Amino acid sequence: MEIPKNYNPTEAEERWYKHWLDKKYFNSTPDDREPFTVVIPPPNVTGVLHMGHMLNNTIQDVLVRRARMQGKNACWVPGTDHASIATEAKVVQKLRKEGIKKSDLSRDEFLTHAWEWKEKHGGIILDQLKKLGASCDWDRTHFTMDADYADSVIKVFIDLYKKGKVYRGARMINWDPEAKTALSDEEVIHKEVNSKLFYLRYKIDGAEDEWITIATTRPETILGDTAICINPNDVRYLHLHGKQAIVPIANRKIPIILDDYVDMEFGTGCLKITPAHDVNDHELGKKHQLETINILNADGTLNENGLHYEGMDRFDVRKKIEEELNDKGYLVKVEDHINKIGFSERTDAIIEPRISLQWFLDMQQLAKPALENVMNGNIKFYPDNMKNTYRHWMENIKDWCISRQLWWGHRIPAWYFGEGDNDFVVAETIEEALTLAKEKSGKAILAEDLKQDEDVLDTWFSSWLWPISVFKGLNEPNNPEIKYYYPTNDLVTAPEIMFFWVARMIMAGYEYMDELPFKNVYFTGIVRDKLGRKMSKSLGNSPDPIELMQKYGADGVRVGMLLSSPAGNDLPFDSGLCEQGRNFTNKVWNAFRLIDSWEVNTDLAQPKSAELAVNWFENKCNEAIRFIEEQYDKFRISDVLMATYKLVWDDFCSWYLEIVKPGYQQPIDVKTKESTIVFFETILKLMHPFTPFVTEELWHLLRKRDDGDDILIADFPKASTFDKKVIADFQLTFDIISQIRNIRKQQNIAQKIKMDLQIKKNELHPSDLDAVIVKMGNLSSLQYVDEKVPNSYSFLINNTEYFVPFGDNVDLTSEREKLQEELIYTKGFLQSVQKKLSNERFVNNAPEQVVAVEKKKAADAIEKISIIESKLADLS
RNA sequence: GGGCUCUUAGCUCAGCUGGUUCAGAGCACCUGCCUUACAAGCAGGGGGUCACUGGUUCGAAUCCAGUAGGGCCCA
Repeated sequence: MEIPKNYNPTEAEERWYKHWLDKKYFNSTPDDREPFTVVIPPPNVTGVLHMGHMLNNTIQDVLVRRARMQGKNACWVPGTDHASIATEAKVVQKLRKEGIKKSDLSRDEFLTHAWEWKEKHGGIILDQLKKLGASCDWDRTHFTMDADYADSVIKVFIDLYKKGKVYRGARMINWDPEAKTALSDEEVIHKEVNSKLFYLRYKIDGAEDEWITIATTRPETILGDTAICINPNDVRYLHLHGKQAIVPIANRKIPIILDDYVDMEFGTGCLKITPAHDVNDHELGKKHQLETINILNADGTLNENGLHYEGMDRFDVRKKIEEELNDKGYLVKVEDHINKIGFSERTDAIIEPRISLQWFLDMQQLAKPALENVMNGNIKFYPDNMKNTYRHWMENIKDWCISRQLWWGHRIPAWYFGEGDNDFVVAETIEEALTLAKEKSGKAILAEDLKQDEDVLDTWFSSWLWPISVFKGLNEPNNPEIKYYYPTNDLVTAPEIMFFWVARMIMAGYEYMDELPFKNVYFTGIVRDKLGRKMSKSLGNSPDPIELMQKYGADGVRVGMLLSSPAGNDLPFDSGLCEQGRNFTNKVWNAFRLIDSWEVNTDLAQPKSAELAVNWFENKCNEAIRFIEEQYDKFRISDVLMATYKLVWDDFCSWYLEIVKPGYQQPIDVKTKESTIVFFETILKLMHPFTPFVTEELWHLLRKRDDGDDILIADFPKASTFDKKVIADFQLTFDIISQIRNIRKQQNIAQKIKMDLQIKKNELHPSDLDAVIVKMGNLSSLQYVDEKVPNSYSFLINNTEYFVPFGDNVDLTSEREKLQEELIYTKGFLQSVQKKLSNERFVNNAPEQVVAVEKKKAADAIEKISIIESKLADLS
């Protein structure tokens, strides 16, 4: 069979993925083996695969595939998240294009559209992950709104309500006037913007021409002012204590109150208080029992309290009211000002602080074990320093606003039976609610009198149960699956959702399972473009992952993603990395072509050089595997990859294969061929987690395999002991060979021309490896001499002198220059060592070993200098 | 403004408890090679006052303090 020069991934990838699925290799059921569980961070149903997913899922797949090969029962649970706000926004948008307004639809009608949309788009990312090679147990695919999953979300809500942790209350919340919903603090992005600071003067009540000037960035909110506040220590305003001011335009009298909250330096030192529209003002309002005047509607337009501005958008009002204030003489001046403003993560609308009745979750108790078990290392973070950020947040945790004014999501199981703030019950079904409502009200209430809360729960209130609910841990506690798979092993996710998701999963874990949800959390970096910008669809700076995989192969892209991506570090993406990945797969492909081309001749004895190389690679490989094991333990995935890469490319291809390679069209002996195949199998296994497709393809091309003998389930190599001496001696040998190549290069001696090598013996020269030097150096002879060899090029390794007698073309000048340079360097080196040794404090204070090493260095350098000097004398 | 974190070759990063196994790796770059496994390759090479300043020490990329500049989180 003709094997092409270049590996073509497209066909092989499709074929092997299908094979793996057919064999049900990704499927897991509980058994006697040790479980290895990973739950996927469920992507939004709105999304398409982006580079962040690629990175994140490649890492998970690497961990899962390795665990599977280690004989563990690997279970990677995939799924998607319903993403209330994002999805609802998409559906609304789509309907709008079709000329349908959400407000024209009933809740059920809208949800029908939403589900249709989800069915159509919701699985896109998961399908794309298959192209990447993700070895998820697809039969376990979950969705956060599956009936069973939703059930567990509602159960948890009710349970926390019964525990008194979920409560309903009026709070200042972040309001997204575009989506018309509350947002949690984490969904608000603060950005610095250029705005203006308006200086407005309020007339003092009862005085003829006395004014107080305040500074505000939001002049339109004066209509909601209910006080002016000054610092009691501010001597400038002592005369205003106890007086009242008159709000411009509204002409209301408001008190001037005192509170040292006010920053005397900012603006004029006078603060207007609008309790309905500012978080801090709200607190002050409560403290001083101020009236609260709400001037805004849910959509950001002004309500009847906005007087003649009623119905106008808040930003239009800002412009108009500036004019009016100016015309009427209230506007003192306007300054440019930079301040931070909150924007909705989803709609980018400017957040409006708003008082509203929402559902909250008391976080104080939940946070305790979640903080403790991360800080004490029961749950490990990679990189470890993420713990600091985590602690800071957990120690300052605030109650979680869990209601959203949306339809798409888990509807809050609260049922209202009256108009009062407390006229509600929380129950799983309407029947149950009815019973409870009758009890609570003491009245005969009918089912039709009950009205379920219109709002849904925050998306994260469902995804925080992910590691539990995908195994039905809440609906069927102690079922065999949850007992077997929980706690899960590794969670791979982005640092951005440490609080949204990771922290809350830990809380849910301890609250409901009394146990951590995962043992390790690996935080990936953010994939950025060359300019350092986060890759995003809106910027259009993200390559299409599918196209990348078509161009470089899934394996190539996987390698590219991981090449320079230590945990937590951002990844400045460059398609050059994928190219490097593809080159790597191609390198292995060609190594196979070479091995495959060797005809075996059973009469041939194994050459000495091959025997040595086999022994060396055996040791070298174990050394690498040991290192790889250590790096995996530390989750240093890119270091694992680099170690694998170098073992394959440098050690196996560049050295081992070149040593054992028979002459062109020459046969090879059985022993060497068989050893080489075994080595190649080991290498493929080490590579498999990174490059699953090409390794499976080569695994099968390499030998005829029985059905079911696939690399995916082969044993992952384990390190056995290795001899460091063998490895060191070979390194020396390679250095000698490099020097010989150097001479060829400098003297323009072709590789084909054989050369002689003479060695002035020194016990440091590993003479048992001479066969390797002869082969790799293409030597006609290798001899030992007692005296230095005149008329030869020479080099020095470990103070052993090596000589290559001159051929026809001799360049003494360059040879002399080379030696001069070496001499100068060595003398300088000796000087620095001697300086150290002549320092009494060093000799007296440094550990004996360190001093001994320095003495040895000095002695070696002296010897080296004399050798070089005598060589120079010979050349002149 | 508060907290955390970072600054090492052109780029991306390693360098644990201070001592040539400490100045490294991969890529990029330069110079030779179309040497029949691989030009998606082979062989060789150049390149860094380890951000700056001071301190501790016999000895600092490594420990301490400050300065400058990035990043993240929170207000």
